[in-house]
Amino acid sequence: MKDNEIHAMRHSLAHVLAAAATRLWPEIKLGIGPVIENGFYYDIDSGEAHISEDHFKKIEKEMRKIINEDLPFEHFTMTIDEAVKWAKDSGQTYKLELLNDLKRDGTTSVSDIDPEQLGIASEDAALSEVEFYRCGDFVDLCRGPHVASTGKVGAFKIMRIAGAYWRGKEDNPQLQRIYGVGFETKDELKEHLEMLEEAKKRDHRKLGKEQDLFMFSETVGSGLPLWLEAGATIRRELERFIVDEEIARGYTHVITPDVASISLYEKSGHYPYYKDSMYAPIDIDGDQYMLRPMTCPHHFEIYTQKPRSYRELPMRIAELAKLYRYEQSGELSGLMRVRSFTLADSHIICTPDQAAGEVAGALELIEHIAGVFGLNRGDDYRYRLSLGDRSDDSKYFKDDAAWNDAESKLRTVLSERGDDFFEAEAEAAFYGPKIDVQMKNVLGKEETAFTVQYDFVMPKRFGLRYIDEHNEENEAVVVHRSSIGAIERVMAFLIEHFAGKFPVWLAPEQIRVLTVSADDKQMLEYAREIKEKGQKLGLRVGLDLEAESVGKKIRASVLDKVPYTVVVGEQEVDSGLLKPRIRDDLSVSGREPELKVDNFLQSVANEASSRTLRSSL
RNA sequence: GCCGGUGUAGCUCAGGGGUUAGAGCAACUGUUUUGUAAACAGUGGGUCGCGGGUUCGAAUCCCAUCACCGGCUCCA
Repeated sequence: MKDNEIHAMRHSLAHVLAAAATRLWPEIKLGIGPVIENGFYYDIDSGEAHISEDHFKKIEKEMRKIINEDLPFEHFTMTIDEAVKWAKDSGQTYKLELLNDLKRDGTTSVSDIDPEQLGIASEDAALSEVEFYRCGDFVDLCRGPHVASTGKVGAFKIMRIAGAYWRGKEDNPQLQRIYGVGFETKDELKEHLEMLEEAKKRDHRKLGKEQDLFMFSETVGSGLPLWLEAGATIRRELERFIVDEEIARGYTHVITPDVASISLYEKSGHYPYYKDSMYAPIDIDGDQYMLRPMTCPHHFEIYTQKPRSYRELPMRIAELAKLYRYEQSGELSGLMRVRSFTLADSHIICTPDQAAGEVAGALELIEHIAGVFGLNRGDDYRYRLSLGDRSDDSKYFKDDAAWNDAESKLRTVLSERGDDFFEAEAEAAFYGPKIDVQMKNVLGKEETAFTVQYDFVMPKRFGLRYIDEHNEENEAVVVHRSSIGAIERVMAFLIEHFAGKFPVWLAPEQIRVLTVSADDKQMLEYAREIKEKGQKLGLRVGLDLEAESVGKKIRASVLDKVPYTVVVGEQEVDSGLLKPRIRDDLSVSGREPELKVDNFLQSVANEASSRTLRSSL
């Protein structure tokens, strides 16, 4: 089936949902009901009806009734004035607002709404006519397209209900958004629901608990993760990896404090923009100090400590910086969104001519890192060119020429590298546009994982200048970038990406040695010896000496997702050979080779240091 | 912050205005000394998120609050 046919089915399902809800609760007012990935939603002001999950069965039943009636979707048009009258008469105040906007200002003022929802005859119509669809008694403002009749909408399920502000603005009333999924056949629907169940098993919050990676404590506070030994081990490996990689690429790694005087943020200009998402000031000796929400100003202070020559540029100041942001309570989510996190941050201070090359270099580093994790552009992540909104001075620094210049620079870098990307309005930082690496989590939800940002504001604010080859002073530009993003967030992605089965270099326990017997002294001693030898090679080796069956101990090791499990019994003690059991995802050959202890340990150590994703045994 | 939902043992979950709140796994103890995904038996473990109210009686009903989940808003 073609995409546009599926789209028409889902769009029609949204209308069936609205029609069903209107039959059940005639007094409700409708917002909009667009198609989304795998389904649709409809925003409804249910007034007294207070729709909740308990009503889903009732709604689905009514929708099925409408589908069985096989009502045709009939297209017709009205003049804009007739449409306004219709909205008034039927009490559809939200539709009325849209129509009034259309009538007054044309299409631009309603650009926050999907054009399909507006019933505009065409993109540049004179607005004399507005399109409608009728489906039985139910009439809705809509440009279509729809399927021929309600019998042709395919298989669906109502999934959830949530609040959503009218037209996405916090000051507007909140409507109830009813989400559904829709597919051509019941089998596809079933498959989709099963996929969601599978995805839940990889959820980083579930695996984090199962594998003792991290925890939260109500007493410590919301959004403040506590890293347990296993999780801390993984994160330490990640941090070593990224710091070493950056230093090799000419970054200057520094360490600066987690607090700073409030005057630093007043100087940077961050304070008015971000004070709502900063922790409240700490009063010390009459001065106010802030927990830092970003690293930029600290790094700029380092740059400006003395005059700089063009010979020193680009200066790539980098840090694993612990940051604190007072995110709204409802925005917190596992490790994806926390209030205390560590950003692999850097501020590249360079000449305007060097900026494009530095952006390209940062992207190259990002690509390299993604490659080490086995992440693919297209499947796992994509590039987003995030642009500013020139009309919104409260969120974006006013300097149209600088915005134009910066945006075209970033666009050029992406084009020259041949990278696919998409553009998004009003997603920039207040100081300039950025290239965001948008990573998909296990349920397909996207978050920014890494970012490269062009900054034309801070250099002025902080006086980031350099002496050029003609002995003249010039203003530098800044590229903010994060190579691996926030460690917490990238951990969340990696836990889900690997489904908890970390490659050898990251695995908290790389080898588990278990004994056949718990009493045989020689056997126990041999197992301990293997562990010590492994540790000398920098390996993380666990021991299971419990008085349990071999089968049970193997099972425990498999469930703990340990890459290599070796059994030690009389045979091994006598022969000096091991037959390591390789975790299923790592094994290339499917065989279980027999190796000398030292050879086995050395191979695993080599795998760890080369950060490979597969076993070489 | 807003809308909707959830909160019972370390974990997964059952129960539910009326004696002492259950199961499996985990933990612990004992027996077994085990050869590649679960030996057997027993023991301990819960202020039913926290606080208040209604009631003869609350884990169960009501209110408030905290945390988490799904969205919205936000995301330097």
